[in-house]
Amino acid sequence: MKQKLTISIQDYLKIIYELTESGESASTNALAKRMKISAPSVTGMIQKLASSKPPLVEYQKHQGVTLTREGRRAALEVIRHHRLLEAWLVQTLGYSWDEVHEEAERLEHVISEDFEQRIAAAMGNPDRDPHGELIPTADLKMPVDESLPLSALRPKQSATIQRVQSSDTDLLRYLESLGLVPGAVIEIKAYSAFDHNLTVRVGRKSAVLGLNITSRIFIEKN
Amino acid sequence: MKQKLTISIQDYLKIIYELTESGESASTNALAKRMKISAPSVTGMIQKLASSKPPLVEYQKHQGVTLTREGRRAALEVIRHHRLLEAWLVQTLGYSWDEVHEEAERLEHVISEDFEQRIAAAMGNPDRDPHGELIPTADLKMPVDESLPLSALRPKQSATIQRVQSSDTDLLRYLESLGLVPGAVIEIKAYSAFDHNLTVRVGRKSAVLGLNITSRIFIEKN
DNA sequence: AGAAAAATTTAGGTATACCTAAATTTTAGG
DNA sequence: CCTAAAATTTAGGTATACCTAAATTTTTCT
Repeated sequence: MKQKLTISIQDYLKIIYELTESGESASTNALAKRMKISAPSVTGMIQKLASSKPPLVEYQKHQGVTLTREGRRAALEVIRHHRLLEAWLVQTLGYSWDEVHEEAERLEHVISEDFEQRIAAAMGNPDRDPHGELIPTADLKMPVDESLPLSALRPKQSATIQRVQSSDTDLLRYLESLGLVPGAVIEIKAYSAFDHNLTVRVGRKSAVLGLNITSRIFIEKN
Repeated sequence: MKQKLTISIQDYLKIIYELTESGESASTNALAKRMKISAPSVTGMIQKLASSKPPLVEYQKHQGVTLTREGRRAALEVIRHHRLLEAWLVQTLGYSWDEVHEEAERLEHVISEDFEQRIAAAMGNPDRDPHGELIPTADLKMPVDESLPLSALRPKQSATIQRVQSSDTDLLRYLESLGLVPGAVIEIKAYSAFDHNLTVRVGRKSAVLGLNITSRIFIEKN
């Protein structure tokens, strides 16, 4: 019979998806670090995921994991829940984009499909969450993302912010205070090759941003 | 240190409160039946609740349990979550009163205090859920309920329905179809001493209701 | 009162999902 | 290329919250 998707399993699948998506490999250590649990715990769980029927991940010892088709579907379901919830907390309860993550993190595992459909419909089936992240469709396809990291831009180039890949409250508040939110139009004023700092203009304000930030903001060139 | 209020513990406390409230004793068997788990599991858990610091229940072997002050506070917190959620699912997502229970049952354990406050405020701090059940206040006091079971009425008496104590989808749908919802004004047309059936008029319709139903509908006399 | 029935508890066991310590495998640097 | 460091896995253990079977206590009924 089918593996029960416990909250813990849902979390693993989601994180594996996110790591893979962002180009990193879903290694035991990467998962352990991201989930704040020990490496042996991760090994145990990925072995379980790999030997479940049907398998949710592809796994070869010492080589990390990739999601199977079933694993990916389950991951996208959780991610859809998470991102719809974030959008909805902002739109209907007045949460700000730095407050939604934690709440969505807990709710994502317990809402019904009916609830998912109701909030999606109530919002007119949005395609992005408050951070600009794409929301998987109801049939669990992830829309193609065309954005580039802000760190790829150089002086004189202009772009529009598409999404901000962070759940760090302080960073999000800082970015919001600068106007660096999805939809904002920016222009690169300077680049420092030594530390990869970018000077970015938004409206009348300018800010110098380190790679730590510029690699988490995704844009499309204008 | 304080006992962590796991989902399981929250469920026990809630059920103990509800059983006690409705006059039944919170015995091992009653809990087991209501929670659909085995009696030995209940014994194990109530022993744990009784010996936690501070104790959440008062317990003497073979005598069932009652909530301590701390246990009652925790129970009321869960019940407040549950009832606010039910109200809110109806008011903002178009759920009907027979659909809300299951969803609220899962959400009640994971919402933050912030979320609780936001939905309460958004609804103008309602004092009743969609079934007419009283919602514990933000400082965790349960308002006093003055209602009587419908089963206590006799022919010629008239009353207003205050609350319907049920989460049974089919029953709730049936009652709604008859107009037997909170706020409805009813009049007793007949009583059968043999089976305790009551004939109840609501608007132009009349229905004959068994004790199973009349003991779960609570009214105030007009 | 005493025996049968019912309720409850004890004893012993399972699955999940963590943990640390130690062993092993892979990777990277001289 | 070979050894030290890093990554990963194995081994063995914990807490939570369930379970069944058997023992015990309480209640009920004649």
